[in-house]
Amino acid sequence: MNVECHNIIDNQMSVFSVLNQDEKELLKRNSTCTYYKKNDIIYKEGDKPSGLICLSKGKVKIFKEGVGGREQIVRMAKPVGFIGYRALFAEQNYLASAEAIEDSVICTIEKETLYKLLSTNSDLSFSIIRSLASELGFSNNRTVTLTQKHIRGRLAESLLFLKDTYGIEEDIATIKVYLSREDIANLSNMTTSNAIRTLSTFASEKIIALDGRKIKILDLKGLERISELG
Amino acid sequence: MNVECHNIIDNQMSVFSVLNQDEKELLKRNSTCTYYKKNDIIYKEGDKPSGLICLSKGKVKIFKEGVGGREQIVRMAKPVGFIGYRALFAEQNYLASAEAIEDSVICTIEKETLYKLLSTNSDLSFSIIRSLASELGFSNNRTVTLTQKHIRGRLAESLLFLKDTYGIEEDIATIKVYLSREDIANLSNMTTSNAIRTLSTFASEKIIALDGRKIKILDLKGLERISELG
DNA sequence: ATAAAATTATGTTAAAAAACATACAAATGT
DNA sequence: ACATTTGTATGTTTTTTAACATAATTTTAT
Repeated sequence: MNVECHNIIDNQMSVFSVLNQDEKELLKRNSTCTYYKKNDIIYKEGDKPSGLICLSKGKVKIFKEGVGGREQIVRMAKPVGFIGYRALFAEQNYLASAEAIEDSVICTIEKETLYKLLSTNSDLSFSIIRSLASELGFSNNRTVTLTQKHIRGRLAESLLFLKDTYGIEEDIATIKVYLSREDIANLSNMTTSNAIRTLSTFASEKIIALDGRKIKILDLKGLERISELG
Repeated sequence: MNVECHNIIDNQMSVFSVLNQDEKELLKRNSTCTYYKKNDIIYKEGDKPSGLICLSKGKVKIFKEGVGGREQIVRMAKPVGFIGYRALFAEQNYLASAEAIEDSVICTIEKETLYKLLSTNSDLSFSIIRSLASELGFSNNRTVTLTQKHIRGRLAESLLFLKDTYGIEEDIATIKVYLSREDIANLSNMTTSNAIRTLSTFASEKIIALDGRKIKILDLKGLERISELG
């Protein structure tokens, strides 16, 4: 029995906080733990979900292959959170792929156990309804901003999104995730060249500071302004 | 008691098909019916949801105001379907607005009654989970196609989407919804000028035929090809 | 019935962003 | 230690699409 990922079930912020101790034990008995190295694929577009995947440690990007293989990141997962639950609950194959962007630990909860709990526990169902509804709102927002904002606005929004998702380091400025320029581009719907160029421009405007993959936000208000104006 | 919209609850395709007769009666007693004229606003971005809105008759567009007031249609609703349920279940204010594009009849189910049913009926919860998960998949797909496909690809996809959503007339070709060029543009993330121009191009290529707001699909395979290529 | 407004249509110009090219730096494998 | 690959950086060209302009047609209101 693998305790490495039981924090998923015990965590106060998790949707499983509505479960009682017996239910939590049942979940723990019917879940498995897997380790992934940075750049490992967790699942691919078209695969069939086998259970509910929870991210216990690490960071994961969820992305879709678009026109000409061009990648669009649709979500960034952090602990404690689910991965691939959309496909599972829609009873579809995955419509996106998941890749670890850091060494990660995931916990997979057996489908049957999950469904058993869902059928007896309306609070759990409601937690999942709330999660899906929130993410749908986020997705609709993204659709509009990625299509309507200009490059500077899109990049600024992505940086703010990364800061809100992963937080900042002790210096109260450096975004706590280290993405390649290509990933930043794929998150912001632009080419890698344009991501590099626009990051440089932001740096020359003293809005951010760059040190390799470290991005330090120097002027939060300025970044928010750029994001809002589009 | 308004029977005009009880088809929502009795319809076999509705998520309420999992309810028993008593539960259906409870819903009917706690729901109200409202009539809307074409172009009437049903709710606006920022409003607070008061209950679960179901479209019984008519057609409704769901749209967000983006950069500089530019409108993006995120969903097209048809009977029998829900409107604004995302915000209700996320316990948020509406993030989009709803407007009738035809004379419509809606049925609003009281929030308390709905929640009572949800707490006792896991099948209903599961139906809603499945609906939200499906729509989230659709939304993520849209994000990618609206950002990556070129104008022709986006317009072709929108026409196919409208055909799939509302079906076709008896002539087995005319899309069963009559939108302004502006609405088609707002659905496809382009300016009205470009929607008009590209529709004309499609017509000159004999892929579609135009007659006012009537759009007849002449070459479905061709349209699908344009949509897939982007 | 007629004016006003909204919608459709099409041509022209300007802006945005992709595509392309090249160079350099950093990481990785042998 | 060196070669190879991958990632970063920046300049130039081309494509796409928005913005603008104008006119014809249709719808709506009075």
